[in-house]
Amino acid sequence: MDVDTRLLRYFAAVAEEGTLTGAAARLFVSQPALTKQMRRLEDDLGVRLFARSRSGMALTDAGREFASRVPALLGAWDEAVQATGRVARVLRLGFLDAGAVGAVPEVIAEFRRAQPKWRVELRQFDWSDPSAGLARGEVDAAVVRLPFPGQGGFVVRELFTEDRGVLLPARHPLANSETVEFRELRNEPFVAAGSETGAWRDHWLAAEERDGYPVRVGAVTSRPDEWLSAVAGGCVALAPASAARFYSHPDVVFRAVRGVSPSRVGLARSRRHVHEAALHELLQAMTRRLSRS
Amino acid sequence: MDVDTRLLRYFAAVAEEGTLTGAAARLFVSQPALTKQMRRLEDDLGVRLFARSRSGMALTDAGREFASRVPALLGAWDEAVQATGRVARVLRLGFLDAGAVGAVPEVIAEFRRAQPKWRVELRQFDWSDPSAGLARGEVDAAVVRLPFPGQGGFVVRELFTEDRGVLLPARHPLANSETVEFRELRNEPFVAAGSETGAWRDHWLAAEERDGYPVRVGAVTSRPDEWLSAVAGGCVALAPASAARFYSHPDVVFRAVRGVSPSRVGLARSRRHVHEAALHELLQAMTRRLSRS
DNA sequence: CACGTCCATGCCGCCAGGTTATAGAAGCAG
DNA sequence: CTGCTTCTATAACCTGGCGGCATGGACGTG
Repeated sequence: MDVDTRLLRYFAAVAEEGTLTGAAARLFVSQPALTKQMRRLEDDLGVRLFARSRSGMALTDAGREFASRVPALLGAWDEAVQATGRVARVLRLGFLDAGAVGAVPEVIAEFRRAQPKWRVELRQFDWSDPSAGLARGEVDAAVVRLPFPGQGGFVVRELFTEDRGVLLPARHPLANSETVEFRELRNEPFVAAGSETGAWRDHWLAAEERDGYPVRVGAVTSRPDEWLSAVAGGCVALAPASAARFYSHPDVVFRAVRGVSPSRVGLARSRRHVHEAALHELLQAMTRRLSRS
Repeated sequence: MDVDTRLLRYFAAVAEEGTLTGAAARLFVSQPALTKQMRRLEDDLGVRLFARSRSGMALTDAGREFASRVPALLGAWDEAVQATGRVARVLRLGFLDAGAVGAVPEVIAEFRRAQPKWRVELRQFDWSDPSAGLARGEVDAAVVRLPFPGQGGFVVRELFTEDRGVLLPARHPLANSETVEFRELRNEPFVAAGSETGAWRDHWLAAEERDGYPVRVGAVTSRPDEWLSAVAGGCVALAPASAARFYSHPDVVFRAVRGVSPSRVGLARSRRHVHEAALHELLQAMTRRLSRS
């Protein structure tokens, strides 16, 4: 009988939540997907795990037994991944955009000098996961934009802040000004991240700075190229200052904005002490690099 | 990071075997499939697990670390499945053909009387797995035809024997005789099981009774309906006497055969003592039923 | 009686994982 | 040196599983 960890995570969520609908929302999948998965799990085991009712999914005795073992299974898997990485001396580092990592190659080079036996493996993630792979255990640490959903579950060290500006279509009237007031942008259609990113999405729509003015969402994207295209197509989007250096598009311009808080960049890692020494050294390398620039 | 148990089993096989080609043969999958899977595993972990060379795949240090943990992971998973079945009082029973199970409903009914709290879940398997799901952990016990590949890994109790006869096309010359000598069949094209079933396939081709005459394989099938069609199409196939009762086809006849050993039917279960009491009772029910008929 | 809130089902599109065929590299025998 | 063998890697293709959307059905509630 084959099963994968995703199915176990699904099951754990449904068991805790008590409803498919609720678990689906938490896992960012559709409710029918969970219906099917839970049924498949029951079929494979040959055991009814849930008692269905209009009010939700209640665990049966067998379901409780199974549920009591799932965390250990997932934990052991995670443990195995960590241990393997430790032996291989590989540090998986997630990031969302080049700007957040700052001078990536220099930081890595600095780190290599301090920890010649370790290797850093960089992984870029799109905006469907603001934790840059940390939430799914795909990386050991991640350079993230704060705040991000689920942040409380991790150890976060703030690295630096960076002003936020705006990307505008080149022929937009405001493109002529050197600096834009945020309130001038409030009625523009914004490019937003997927709704599964919650507070993170709101932060990049500057929900806090709107004084109650409703958001107009002009497009939803999760990748830089789509993002730029959407702006070229007439939307606007807040962006960190570094975006002006790392991304460019002929029909898109970057302008400073007054009236929005800066973007905070941090290094996040799991609460469990994984790769302690190496991570410490990485942090050192980053801060040394920052203090120099 | 999501992974499934199949991938872990693949990895374990490659690690033990030392070559993809060898492991592929053992797992009955193609070698390119393993190439891709092992690479994916390495990519997901961000770690080189194997040192490749023309002579095979050697584990790296990290690979050894990972390999040392895989058996425990698979074991814990198996354990969880068992425990859940124990609480739910479900006994998963595999079988290949109705004849082997004998009078299924009666045995089940008898079992229910003795163990009213337990439920038997029957699962039929095709001939691609002569262990009827036991090898893959899909069932707790299985009614099998002996001998079957991998039999040594299980506890097997022989239940009864049954004469083997032959299925012939209705218009085959030998169909006129009441009884056929096996040597008259030696040059006929036989229907065979897939080559992955090894000795089991040979047994149903009566390899031992051929005195060295080579086998002519006329068709390869893994399911009863294809099997009958192949016979209707001009092949012949050995079959247990009960097949005459449970399977029928207008253009196929069953005839007794002299000169082949009978088929032995047994109950097989895992070496680890799972569902001890219930299995004991099931065995009782079967033997009671057998002694009565 | 209409509405909200669950879970279940049907249909569709996509991708992971499998297969076969073939290429490439390297040892080994003659 | 050449041809044979034995590995792994790559390419092209096919299929089934999984997820998404839309909808249905059951049932409690205002």
